[in-house]
Amino acid sequence: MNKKADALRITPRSESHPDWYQDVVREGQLAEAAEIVKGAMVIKPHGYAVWEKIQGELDRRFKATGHKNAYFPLLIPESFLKKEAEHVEGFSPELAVVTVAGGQELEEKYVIRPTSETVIGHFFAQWIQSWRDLPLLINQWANVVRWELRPRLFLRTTEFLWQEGHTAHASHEEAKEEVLRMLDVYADFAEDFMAMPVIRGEKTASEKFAGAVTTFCIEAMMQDGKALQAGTSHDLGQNFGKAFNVRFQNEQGELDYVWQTSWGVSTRLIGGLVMTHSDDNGLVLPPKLAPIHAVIVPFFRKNADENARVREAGAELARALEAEGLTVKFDDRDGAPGPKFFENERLGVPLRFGLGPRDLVERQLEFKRRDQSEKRSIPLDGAAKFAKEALADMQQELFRRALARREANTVRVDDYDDFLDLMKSERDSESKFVFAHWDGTPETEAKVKAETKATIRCIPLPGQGFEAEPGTCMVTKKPSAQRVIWAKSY
RNA sequence: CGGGGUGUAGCUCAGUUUGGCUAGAGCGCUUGGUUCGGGAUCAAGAGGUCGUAGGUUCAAAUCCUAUCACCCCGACCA
Repeated sequence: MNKKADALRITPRSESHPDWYQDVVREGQLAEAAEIVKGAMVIKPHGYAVWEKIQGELDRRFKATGHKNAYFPLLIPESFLKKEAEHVEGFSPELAVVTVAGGQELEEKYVIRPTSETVIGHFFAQWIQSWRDLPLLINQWANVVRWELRPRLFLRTTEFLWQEGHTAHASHEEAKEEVLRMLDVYADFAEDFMAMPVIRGEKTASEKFAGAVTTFCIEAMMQDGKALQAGTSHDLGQNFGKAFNVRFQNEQGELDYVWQTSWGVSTRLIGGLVMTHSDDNGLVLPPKLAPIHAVIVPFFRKNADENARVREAGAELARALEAEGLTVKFDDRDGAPGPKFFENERLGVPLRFGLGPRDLVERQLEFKRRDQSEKRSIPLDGAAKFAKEALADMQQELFRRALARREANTVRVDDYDDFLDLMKSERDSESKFVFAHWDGTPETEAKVKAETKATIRCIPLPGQGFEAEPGTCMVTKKPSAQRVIWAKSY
């Protein structure tokens, strides 16, 4: 390894997971810390392209389930936040507040939205009169600000991008269906597009959204075994309906408060993507979210005619790949192929083709998949079809590996001493999900958190291989209806 | 908010203890040549009000005072 390679080194994951993460994000050209504001980040073009892929697919799914996009104000009167007691209590510590505008001290301060339940409640109250106005199904793509004491790129930044769905329904039953429907949309998206297996579950009281009746979530395991909350869906009951007087007349002519939901995923997903698939060579992107599917690297020599033929063959291959629906980069910049290989690997480009004079003679080309270590030769004819199949295979393979890793790192524990030993003995790079019984009290949860830093990530929903079985709490030995997922988390 | 640290070239940093010539290195960048099948090489070159403000001094990146910002570790969180 020469000086250049040394300077561009990515810290091996086994050495330091946090350093590895930072290096992969930087070298993958996803984002960088905007050091002008604490905790702010610049999402760079390649990172934003991934976000656009995420947005595009989710937006399609939201619309397919009947939602419409809208946009609400960034600034919210402070009094709005205070209308829902639990909500304001939960968010107060992380609010950024505008006190001066137009050169004058404001009569009433504005908070920069940390989320939009309150401002949307205000408008829903104006838009909804009758049961015929329901359900009202709205989504907003927006930025929000939550002042963070300890930021990390994508995972926790002061300002982040997200979508927030907000719906109003005539019955609690219908609202609950919506909450689980959107949770399933998230789970399916995470597994099918991000190739990131998730566990759908319910949050405990201490982890639920401030102002919600119930919070559901999808939780994923990162490569260091820690949990990442990748999306949430809330049953808001009538809490905000009452706070903002969102009432409707039902079919019997009686006035009632609407039943609301809200649900969101954010740019945090990109952090999850990185920590699920990437390796010591940099970013690995699942094909369905890769802005570039394939890169073609030409091998040039001295002979100008020969180079012209290589260039032509490369362009032709690019056209063939594009005809199969792939996004292709023909990397014919000056310079040796080696640095191009490394750069494209770090960008997470799933497929790479190498093409030189030798290949043209033999009607073949060099092929390498980002998730495999060996390169191989394949016939030039039919390369585009081959590529398309390779992408589909890689998408599945990434999911399969991530799922296998999660299963290998999920353990059942019945005895609290065993739990303590496990949490103490694990190194930072090899944490685990622990499936264990809990007596259902916040006190027990708090005790475990204080002693081990592990929390209940969720109470898993049925149908995911974590079926309910009664038992006794690992800490207090009191009765427990089912096991829950314990883990350290981001 | 508590503890620790850092601000010098685009990046990573040396120089500060003990003040002293024109402020340095590696990488990156620009131009030209030879190269090109896994991080090439040679030559020439561009790039700095040393975080900011004030003070001490013949002289300040270096000493003093104030101030700002960011990073790391903890408590809070999508």
